[in-house]
Amino acid sequence: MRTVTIADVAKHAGVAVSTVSYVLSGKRAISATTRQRVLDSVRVLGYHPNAGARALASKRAKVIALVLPLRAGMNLPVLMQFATSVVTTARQYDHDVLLMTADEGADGLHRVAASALVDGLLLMDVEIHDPRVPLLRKLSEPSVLIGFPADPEGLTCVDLDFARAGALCADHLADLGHREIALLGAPRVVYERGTGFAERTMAGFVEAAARHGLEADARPCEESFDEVHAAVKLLLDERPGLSGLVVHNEAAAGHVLGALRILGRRVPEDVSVVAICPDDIAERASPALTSVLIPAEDVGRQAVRLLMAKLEGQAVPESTLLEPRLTIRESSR
Amino acid sequence: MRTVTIADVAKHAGVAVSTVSYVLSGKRAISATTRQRVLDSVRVLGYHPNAGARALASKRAKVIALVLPLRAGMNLPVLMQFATSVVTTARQYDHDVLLMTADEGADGLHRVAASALVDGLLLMDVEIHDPRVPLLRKLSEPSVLIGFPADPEGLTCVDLDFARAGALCADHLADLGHREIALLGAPRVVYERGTGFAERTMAGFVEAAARHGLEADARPCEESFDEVHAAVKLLLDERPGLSGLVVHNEAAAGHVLGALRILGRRVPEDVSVVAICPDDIAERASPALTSVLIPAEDVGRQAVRLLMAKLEGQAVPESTLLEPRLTIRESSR
DNA sequence: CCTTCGCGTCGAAGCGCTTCGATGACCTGC
DNA sequence: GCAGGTCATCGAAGCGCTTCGACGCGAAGG
Repeated sequence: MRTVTIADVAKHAGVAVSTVSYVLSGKRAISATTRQRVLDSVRVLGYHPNAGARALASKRAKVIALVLPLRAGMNLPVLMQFATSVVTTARQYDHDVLLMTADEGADGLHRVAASALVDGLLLMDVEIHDPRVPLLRKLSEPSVLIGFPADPEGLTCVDLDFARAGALCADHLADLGHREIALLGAPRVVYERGTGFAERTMAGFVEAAARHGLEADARPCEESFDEVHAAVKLLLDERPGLSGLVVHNEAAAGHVLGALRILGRRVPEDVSVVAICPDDIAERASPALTSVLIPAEDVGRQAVRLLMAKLEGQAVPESTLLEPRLTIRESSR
Repeated sequence: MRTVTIADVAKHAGVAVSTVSYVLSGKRAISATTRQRVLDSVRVLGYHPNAGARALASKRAKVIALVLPLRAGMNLPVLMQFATSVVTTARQYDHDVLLMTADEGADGLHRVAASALVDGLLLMDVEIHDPRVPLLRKLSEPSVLIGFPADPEGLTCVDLDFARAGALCADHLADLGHREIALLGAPRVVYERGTGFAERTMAGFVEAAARHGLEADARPCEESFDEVHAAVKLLLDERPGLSGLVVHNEAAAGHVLGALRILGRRVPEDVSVVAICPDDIAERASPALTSVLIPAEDVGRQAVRLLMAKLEGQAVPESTLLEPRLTIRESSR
């Protein structure tokens, strides 16, 4: 069974090849009757345009690259949600998604862009001093970044407003009347890498706490149970009056609750806990965690939309910050 | 800056276009001097072959589709490890990876295959009665499945040998002298979907336990802390003599330890726990979990290799089962 | 010495599609 | 009744690459 080409469709419908093309692309007016005849032939023959030929002739591959980080300290569920949302949204724009890992580096990006394999790029987990950023600036293919490099000038960046997220947590605890609070963040390595979002959360938290006149403290946090336990214990020893805890570390969130339980602190009676994490993690914990959600889906959708707009040649804002949303559950009062 | 084509390279090197092509593909003998001249020109001009043109002319896109499930009960870290390994391995074979979600269904597979966007397909999390399997049989593009449908005849399937994994856990506990053991599995919904691997683990576990003459019990397990706690408590109440527990549920593994702690059972003094999960989860727990690792990386690598072999027209085994490996840590004795 | 062979190279024919300019057919308005 | 304009359609020229057959040339064989 030879594969069906546009010529087969044209013959079957009794029209020119170009007519079929115009019916399918809608780039020229075609009479209703002809259109219908062509469409019927397409269906009958089971025609699917050849992607390579289309890309070659139109200079549009209808594929975007999605570059995911795959390193320590990453938040998998968020990453998957994000990827899913990117794929789904891209499909709505009739595009497919080429998956790349960050360790292909700038060369990899250059390769897929220069070979016209993809029309645009979506990079996740951009660092403050990201070596790929200079390349992106140079590339003729449009790109959208998730996260912010040091200088977002001339780029298009999307992210959750982590500063607001940190602030929101502090606000919530302040509203509940807590006077001494602390934040447990990502593993140290994440800060050292300069990933930005972790620092911005801390900064937002600290600043909001200061605004409310609270005693606040923010520190990195590793992810093993024993290290979490030690960190929580240390914190509690150092700050006996502590009654509010923010956890910005999805892997550690469950362990924090376990540690508090062991240390004889009831949640929320003795300590209120707020997490910055996906909803499913928060709901699965006991007690269910009050949390600020990382809207991975929104970020993905928004990023694809921006990229599509750029592909159409539209101007888009350099920076898009998504509002965090606090969901109150059982772990805070 | 116009994009560099093969014609530019040919002109720069003073040879015919076809010669450049042959240098790059190695499909015909080219003298060392000419080859070097061409290669130099390629480098100087920064030439990258146009993917669409190449695909059109050679009928090879050098892209494979990776279809990931994105549903409840899935094991994210394993999935990511798997995806990473697929991308990395594919790159070694000079292929890229198109990411698809399972909810595009059979139509989506048909679309990417028929449009020659991809040369082959990799499907993860195949179910016992998977609606996509009939299509795969029909498709001229080769495919490799992760997991086993009811009838793997004529397909190529790869997976961890979950029955052996279950058995390995039972063997280990039997060797340690435990007489009453139980397995806590995936959430009920996973069994209802007929995903296969969960059932096979249980079957392997039960059978091995029987072989050792042990009292054994295997049941599904939800993922929230409270449900895990309840399940563990119920199990302990029903089976006071229980001293060995296998957890085949990555999200629940940590919660099981927490529940045992609350219920006053020491691990491993009172109860030995063995998990079937990725190493990082096992290591992060307290006490570190003895575990059977899901070799996501191996599975991914192996799957890509098989697919590449099929693309070359080589015959490959219908079924490839990967040996599970038990790592003894602190949670069993 | 002439034929035969193989090696290295070239030219040209597509691969299946999009797009541009051209061509009728038909309508409009003066 | 005819210039001027639309509208729908067609034909052909590429897009950048691979691949097939052909060709020239020096080496080997008779």
